[in-house]
Amino acid sequence: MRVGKIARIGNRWLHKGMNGMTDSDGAKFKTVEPERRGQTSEEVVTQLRSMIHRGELRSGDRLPPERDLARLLGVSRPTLRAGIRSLSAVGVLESRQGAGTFVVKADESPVLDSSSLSLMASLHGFTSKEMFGARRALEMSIAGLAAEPGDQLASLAEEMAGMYASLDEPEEYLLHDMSFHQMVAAASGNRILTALMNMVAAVLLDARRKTVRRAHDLKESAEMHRKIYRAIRDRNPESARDAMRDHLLLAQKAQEAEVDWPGRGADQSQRKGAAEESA
Amino acid sequence: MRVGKIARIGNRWLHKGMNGMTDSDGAKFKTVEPERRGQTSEEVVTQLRSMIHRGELRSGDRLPPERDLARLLGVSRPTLRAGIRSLSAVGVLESRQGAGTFVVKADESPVLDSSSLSLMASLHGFTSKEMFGARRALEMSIAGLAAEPGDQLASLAEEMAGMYASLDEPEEYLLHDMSFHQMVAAASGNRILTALMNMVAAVLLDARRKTVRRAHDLKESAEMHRKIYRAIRDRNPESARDAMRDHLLLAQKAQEAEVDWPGRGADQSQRKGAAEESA
DNA sequence: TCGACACTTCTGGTCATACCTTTGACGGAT
DNA sequence: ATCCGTCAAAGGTATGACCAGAAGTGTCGA
Repeated sequence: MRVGKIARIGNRWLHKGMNGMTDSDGAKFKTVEPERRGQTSEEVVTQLRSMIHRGELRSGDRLPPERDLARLLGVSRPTLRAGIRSLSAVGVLESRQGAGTFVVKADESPVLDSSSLSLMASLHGFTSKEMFGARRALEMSIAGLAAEPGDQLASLAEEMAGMYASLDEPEEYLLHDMSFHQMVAAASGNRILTALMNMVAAVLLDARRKTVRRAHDLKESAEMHRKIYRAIRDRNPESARDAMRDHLLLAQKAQEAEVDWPGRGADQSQRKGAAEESA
Repeated sequence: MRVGKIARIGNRWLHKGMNGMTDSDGAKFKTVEPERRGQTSEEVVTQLRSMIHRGELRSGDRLPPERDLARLLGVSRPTLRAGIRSLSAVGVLESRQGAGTFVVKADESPVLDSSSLSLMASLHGFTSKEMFGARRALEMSIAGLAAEPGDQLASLAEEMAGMYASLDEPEEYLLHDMSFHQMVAAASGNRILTALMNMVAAVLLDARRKTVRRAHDLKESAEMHRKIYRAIRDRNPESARDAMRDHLLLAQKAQEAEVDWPGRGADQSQRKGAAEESA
């Protein structure tokens, strides 16, 4: 029936319209008192953060326009923008020019910004061993959880098929590879571990791209993934952990052999153009 | 006076001479290209991030004054400040009024901001089970690593003593408790896992405070810590993991019994004092 | 009547400028 | 030699204006 469709669309609009707060419910936003303990912009951050924790700001909500919100909070627009900027940097808010500022939507898997981890790696001189070690610890736990009774295996099997189908296309293989690990993480049922894994994996991703490009052992890699899949399918946590460990140890070995790690020389993050030195 | 885009771009180079900056500084910072389609402030972030990855900005370094740096990068001061703000929010830079802006120093254990995780918890409705599950996974791995041959046990033993000495002072016991886990993490030799653990633990800390306050089983808790310590001392990873798991499962049980989790009602992080009941 | 296009208006992004507050070092007074 | 006041430097905040992208609105033509 078209009732359903109309209702859904209407809901979206209603949602947007109602939560896009007009001046009428400005009572929600309390002006920051000139307590002046810390910096005013930090007080703005605290305000917004509290509103999120209290549930007054929900996923997908739109904040009032900056000019209005600044007036409501009793601060200037630059100060408000400083606060918004802070929360945007950690992935909680998102500003779009012309559209507004929104609380990041939550329907997708939560994402923790990995750039800070990447920067920490450079600043503290994190070793490849530590980075892979962290990933191994996370993914072994995840694999173990995924093997416990519960969820869907269909998407896992699907990615498996995709991997075998792209054994001669490293770039595409890598996509299925990543998806596979994402699916395992999703099957673990723990979104926090998933987010942390993504954080670490993102830092390692770029180097991995180079490794997989001239990889000759994709077959072997696919076999190991299948071993993981089977262990999960058979609900054998211990076996899943072992398989994941073996897989990641091999991946680490392959990567360390090819990449001149702890490379301070290259920007390891945010290299979007995957085809840079391939041509 | 309003002359449009071309004149504005020209302004960047034609304006005034670079007086006051040393040559070394001038060579380091390159102006951002105006042809970038992304946001200018993001370009600033990218610039600074690359300089850190390349090692041109090191831990503890001080950035040039905002007014000078803005000129060097060819952007306005507010735009530069937006970029600095982003990197400050993720814990990479730190600005002190009157002193300057510094790259965060690295001698101490790296810290990943936990406020984003805390906010994600509220936004996505993370359950207590997931949060504790993540911590358990992290700390079990850490305990296993710490039990492998290697490091110092002195500080661990020290914290053990402190715990037993403060069995009747919950607040102080908690401090030793936290220190103990930090020491175990340090002994694991993996600073990334340590940072991730701290992230999760920080979110759980506040609720834990309330739990430990009226705790009657501190003795039991201390015993479990000793079990962990012994396993690490005896270089028995499997035993260390088990002991850590048991300890955290008990802690979870105690905490879930007392705290009305997944409470959207309370601000779980950073409650320094003033924000809430200002009435 | 209906759809494509242009216009108006919001909204965030950037810029310039001015002033305040804090910091820290320099220099004079004790 | 020590202490303390002064002052320049540096970040923090405020104001106001304009730029650029997005969304909604209205008009015109098929």
